[in-house]
Amino acid sequence: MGYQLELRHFSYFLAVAEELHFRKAADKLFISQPGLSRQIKQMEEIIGARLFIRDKRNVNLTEAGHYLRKELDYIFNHIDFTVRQTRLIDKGNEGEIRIGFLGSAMQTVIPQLLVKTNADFPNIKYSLEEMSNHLQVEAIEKDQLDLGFVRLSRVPEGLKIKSVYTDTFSLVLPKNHHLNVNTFKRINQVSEENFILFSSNYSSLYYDKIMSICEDKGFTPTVSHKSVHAQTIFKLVESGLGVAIVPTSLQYGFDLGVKFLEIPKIPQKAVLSVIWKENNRNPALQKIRSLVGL
Amino acid sequence: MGYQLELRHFSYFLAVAEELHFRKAADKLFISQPGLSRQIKQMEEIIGARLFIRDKRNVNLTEAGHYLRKELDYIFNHIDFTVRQTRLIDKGNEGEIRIGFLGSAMQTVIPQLLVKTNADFPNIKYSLEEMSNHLQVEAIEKDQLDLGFVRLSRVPEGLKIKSVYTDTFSLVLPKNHHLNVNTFKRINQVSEENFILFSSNYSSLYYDKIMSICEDKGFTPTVSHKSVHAQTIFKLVESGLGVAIVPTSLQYGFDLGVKFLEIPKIPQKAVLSVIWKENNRNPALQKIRSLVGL
DNA sequence: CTAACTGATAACCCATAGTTATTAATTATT
DNA sequence: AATAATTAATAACTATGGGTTATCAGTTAG
Repeated sequence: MGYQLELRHFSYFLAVAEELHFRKAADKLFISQPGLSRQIKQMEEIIGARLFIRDKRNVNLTEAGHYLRKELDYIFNHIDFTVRQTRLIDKGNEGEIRIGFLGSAMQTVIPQLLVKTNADFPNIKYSLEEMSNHLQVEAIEKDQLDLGFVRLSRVPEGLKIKSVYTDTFSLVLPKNHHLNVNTFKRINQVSEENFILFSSNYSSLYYDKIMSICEDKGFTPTVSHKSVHAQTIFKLVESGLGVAIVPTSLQYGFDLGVKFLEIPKIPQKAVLSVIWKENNRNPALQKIRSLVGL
Repeated sequence: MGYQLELRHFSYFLAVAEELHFRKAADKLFISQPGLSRQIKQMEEIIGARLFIRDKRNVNLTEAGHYLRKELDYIFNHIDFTVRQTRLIDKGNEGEIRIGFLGSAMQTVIPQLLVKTNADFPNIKYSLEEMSNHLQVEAIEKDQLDLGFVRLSRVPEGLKIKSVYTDTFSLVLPKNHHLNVNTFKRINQVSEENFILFSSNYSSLYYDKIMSICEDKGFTPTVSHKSVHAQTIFKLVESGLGVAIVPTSLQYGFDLGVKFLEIPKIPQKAVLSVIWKENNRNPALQKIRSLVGL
């Protein structure tokens, strides 16, 4: 009474189920026959089901025993695999890297990163989630994320940052707007338009840069709408509700009725950086560090 | 050296993984802290992987530990179920099917399913539990559930989904409300009312659909109350605190002072789907698969 | 009707899970 | 700065129960 099932019971059971012979099974397990008999009996009591029919000379599985045998085969395999996998993860050969990113990173660096690391470590899995700068920093600090792709100039103590991609800014206009590649020379040609921008709490560095681009040219933009989704911004521009300024690489990957005009002769660049925790303990991350240059 | 992993190790590991505190975990297991420490250490040696990071004051799971925990949760559930199932088979029953469902499924498909399968397999037992979409998905992944009745458009890798019932939406009003079957023509007749809806974390697909119904007709509803229970929602409507939009079939099975008015001329439908695990090993489920059309 | 099998019982033994007592180290409190 | 209160790990001891040997009670050959 009050006993617990253990894996020992299961392997003894499988040995008997295989041999259908207590002494032979005991030999195979390198234990004595009475010990085996007692463990099987105990197992039947714990489960509350007869597993073998002993008709005085032969041993056979009951219906319940047949079912149990099939399941235990599966369970043992699953446990074996899990243990091996656990060891592999510990050694850093396999595992998962959790990545957060701003939408614009999806057009450029993330696919490159995945292709590159996948060649050398095909068994490393990735989980990808689009989130704001701020949430990424928080998630990395809480160890919910391994890498973040952000637009920030500084990060809190304990985190590291490294720029990975430098982009220009482009003006986004409705297809039918009068300005085009040839006539667009300076940003203050649109100083009277309404502006649609990414929310400042999605990426304040981006927001500040847009402001400085305009202020350098002597005007303060009227911001009529803000959004956290590039697609939304493009839709609003397409609908004629205003113009937008976004990193140039966002022009790929969307199929919308807007046109991109790179803004000439401005010093501001959209810098995308990767951030991570200094003492990150994810073994999978350690493996790809050198490849990514962290 | 030469030790074997036992289920004991696994349950001790799960307790520590849960508490992240050796003494508290030991208390929960009704054993002493040193005994627990030693078993965990032994377990780490057998597996050949560090499972916890002990930095002198805090205990945390390693990456490998996280993985192992998730798998052991599944393995324990599977063993528990297998043992219960073995006992049932021994007693001459065919087995048990565990079903999770959203409240609204109880009005339509679940009773039908039970009647249908009970005719052919009178010895199959059912356990039924009302739970949210999200919890059902989790429970199926962990092998705590065989079938789930949900309102979802997608399910994670490894699960299957099939729609089983398509319902219209109805407006729920207090009995004394001025609108009736004849005067109610368009949903924006109630655009100024407060809305009482199912919580979005109970069923986000439902929530989004209600929103789109309203937005299609040009208004954003003011949501004054949210609940996970249909009965609560009806009570609040009856009390004059607002109106609700729910799947039409919910009007059966409750006896409350509200009236249902089917919303005319909208494309949105309330789709109820059944979900299950691709490689579910419950033999009772295999028996009824053809009957249910999985 | 022995002889050779089978698995189940009984009584003993000893490996090891679990115990108590203590240590080493860190953090909180005064 | 000193003390108290934490934490997990070590060390040495205890005792549960898994494994042992010896034996029994049936069953089937020869």
